[in-house]
Amino acid sequence: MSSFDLDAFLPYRLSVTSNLVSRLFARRYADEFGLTIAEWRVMAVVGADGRASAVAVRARTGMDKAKVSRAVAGLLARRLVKRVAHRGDRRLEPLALTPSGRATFDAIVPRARALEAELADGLPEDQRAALDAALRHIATRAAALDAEAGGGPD
Amino acid sequence: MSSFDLDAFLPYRLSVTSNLVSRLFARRYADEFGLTIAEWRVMAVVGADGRASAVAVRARTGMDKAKVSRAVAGLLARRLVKRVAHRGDRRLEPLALTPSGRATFDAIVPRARALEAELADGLPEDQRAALDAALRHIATRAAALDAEAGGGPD
DNA sequence: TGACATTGGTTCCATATGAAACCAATTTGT
DNA sequence: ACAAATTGGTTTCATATGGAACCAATGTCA
Repeated sequence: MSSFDLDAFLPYRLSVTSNLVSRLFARRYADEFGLTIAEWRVMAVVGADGRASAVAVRARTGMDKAKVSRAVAGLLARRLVKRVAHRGDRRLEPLALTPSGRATFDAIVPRARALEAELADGLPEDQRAALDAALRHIATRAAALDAEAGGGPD
Repeated sequence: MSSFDLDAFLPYRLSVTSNLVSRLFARRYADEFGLTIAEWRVMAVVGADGRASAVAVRARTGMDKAKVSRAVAGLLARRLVKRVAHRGDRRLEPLALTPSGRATFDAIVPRARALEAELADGLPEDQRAALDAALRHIATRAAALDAEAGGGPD
């Protein structure tokens, strides 16, 4: 009976928590704005950076190529985002928010912040800070370990 | 330019980190033991509790019915797990590890712990503790908020 | 200036996923 | 005791996913 406490196992805690939070946000985004999580992520990067190519989105969110491509297609179809030509390198197809996309973005941000605040409600500030730092630390370590083992460039 | 810092947004940090960690573990489990994450989770619950029904697995892991059912089918096929009759309520089909399953479980546990340690390597102990507490807190809040809004019982 | 390797993106395909339909064993209400 | 509601699990079906093949535009280097 090699005792093993699943509840205390970090990867498990992480996954359970992340899934719960993702589901919660997915529902909200879908209900209130008709966006999938992937679409919102793309908008978030483009909105935050002002302009971003699919590569930038990929780098910041860890989403794979196909997923980004599909999310972008959806946003283009609804004209929340538009392509802006990149003179110099025609492979790059930088994206920018359309006015309508900007309006949606501006509407979502406060809602997202509010929901985030609700989640952290009651969490001591120092713990909140520690959480963020720890998540970054772990993400960095995981990326390193993954690259080290088979995890090729793509 | 309603500034919005995606990197500091908790749900995003959580998801990115969780995905990286999941990928890492998925690769390990697959490479070394031929198990999917879902299968390992089932084994973990059954192994930790000594005996568990699909309902128990669901409750502890948050996996949905179908996923549990499929993972169990896979484990049964490879005889890592067996059903034990539950006299009294024949709907319940409690599971237990077979000797071979127990051996696999005993082999995985130390590997999982080692990988977990590698992830936390360099993380100050108090931050590590805060991380765990904060994740629990957030998971509880998220579950509450989700149930509150549409998120029915199933 | 050509091959040849890279890089940004899209599409294809086989697999994974989860909501809902479904079946069987219990429980509840009358 | 029996119909109706519930609960544990499996299966179906439509959709999501991600790895790999693919196309186009650059970059590289002899």
